[in-house]
Amino acid sequence: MAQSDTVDRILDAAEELFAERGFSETSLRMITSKAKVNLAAVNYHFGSKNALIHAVFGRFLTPFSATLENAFDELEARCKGTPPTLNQTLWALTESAVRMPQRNEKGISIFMRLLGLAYTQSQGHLRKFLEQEYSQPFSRFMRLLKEATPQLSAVDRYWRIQFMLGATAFTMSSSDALQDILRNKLGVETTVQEIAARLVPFLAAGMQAQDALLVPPAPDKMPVA
Amino acid sequence: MAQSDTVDRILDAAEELFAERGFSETSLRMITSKAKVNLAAVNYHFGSKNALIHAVFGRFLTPFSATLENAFDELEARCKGTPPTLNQTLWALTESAVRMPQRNEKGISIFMRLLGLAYTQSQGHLRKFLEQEYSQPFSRFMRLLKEATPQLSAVDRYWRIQFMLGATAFTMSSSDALQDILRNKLGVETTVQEIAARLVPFLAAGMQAQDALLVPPAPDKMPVA
DNA sequence: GTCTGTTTGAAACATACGTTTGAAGCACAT
DNA sequence: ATGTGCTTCAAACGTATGTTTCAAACAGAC
Repeated sequence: MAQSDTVDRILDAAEELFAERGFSETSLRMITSKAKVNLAAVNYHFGSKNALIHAVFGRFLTPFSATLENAFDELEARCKGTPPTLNQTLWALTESAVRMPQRNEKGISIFMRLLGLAYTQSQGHLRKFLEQEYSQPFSRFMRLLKEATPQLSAVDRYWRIQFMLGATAFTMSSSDALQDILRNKLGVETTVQEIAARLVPFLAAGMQAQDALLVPPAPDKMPVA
Repeated sequence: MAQSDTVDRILDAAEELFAERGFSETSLRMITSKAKVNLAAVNYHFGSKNALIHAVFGRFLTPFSATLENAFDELEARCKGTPPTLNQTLWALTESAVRMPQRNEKGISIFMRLLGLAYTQSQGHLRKFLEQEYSQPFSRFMRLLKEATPQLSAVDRYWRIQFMLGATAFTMSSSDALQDILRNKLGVETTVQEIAARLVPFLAAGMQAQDALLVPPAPDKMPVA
């Protein structure tokens, strides 16, 4: 055939294995044997393991960032001048993520975990790649957040964005395991959409919490309320 | 001498390198050369690399869990019957962490990052070790959380605890990188104490947010506020 | 069919890893 | 001083990694 499916098989296998085990802990041999292709195929088609990692992210992130830009366009058009609220902005983001065409039922969960790993594992090349490649939708989201929380100082906002990112990446990345626990302990079924529906109010409330104290209280005098 | 300092030199070096680079990405040769000891010393004193990892955690976590139990004891004594509030519980935790005797100025920051990595990197042996060794203070913290948020359904509380854990683990696990960014972009210096002081109100507010909708709104009708 | 450019295949490459070995070094009690 | 128990050391072991090589297989154009 004119263009084999080797490339996609590698990407599928790599995406899943990276999400399960992390980047350093996943070898090219695991990937190629799961994908049922020759070991050399990775270096032939992608050039290196790092380039493969970039390709895995690119395959999801490029269409996603287009979807996200559209969602932001529509949101800003609907608001005509007045900046969108925090809830609207967060919903635009999560809706875009959830509505992405998914390769399989675990699609979004896998990718959230990959994003979390990208920030967590000290893969300098990945951070650099993501920041260079997708700086535009990222900055736009940041701008919307800033306009939606004008009461926050830049430093407060910076940290709270990290908190939001952490809560989201961590939860989504382990949502399979968490859903299992929940099903066994409380007998409840949960979808990714429902998790998002619980997450957004949590994030919005945290984001809009009263200003933090700049310094923790004296150790011998913890606040009583 | 009766007992050399080789063991501590290894632990110091390992702790720092693990925090900087992760577990898989740190080799025994990096550790022993930073500690200026022979390569074989790790396997001689600890048995294996995994056992070394456990020892690094044990050196901090064992005294910490004692400190934490005391803090909880004192808190419950001070509250005489009525359950401690959410803020009190969270503060007891962070205060215990911050007040731990630190080997160097980066002590607590390094350790927070290690804890984050423990959850993030899929190191099965580490998770198992931590859960077995420190289940008591963990369950106690969970019980306090439950008593401090009686208004939440079990399912809501479950998810929001995951959100808190995620925000904390993620932020702390990348706190070095985040502090760097902040220093370069806004010229601000930050201590772990300050991060904790910002994190606690965020978590408390999120935890006590109004009940989430059980189902997200129809995709074509995002909420306007 | 024959040529041409691309893709696959099995094997090897060099390097790095965690671990093991066995001799040497050392402090200390006898 | 001599033996003893622990510790250090240089060197090697076996295995796994990312990458390279080069011949074979393949598809499409002429």
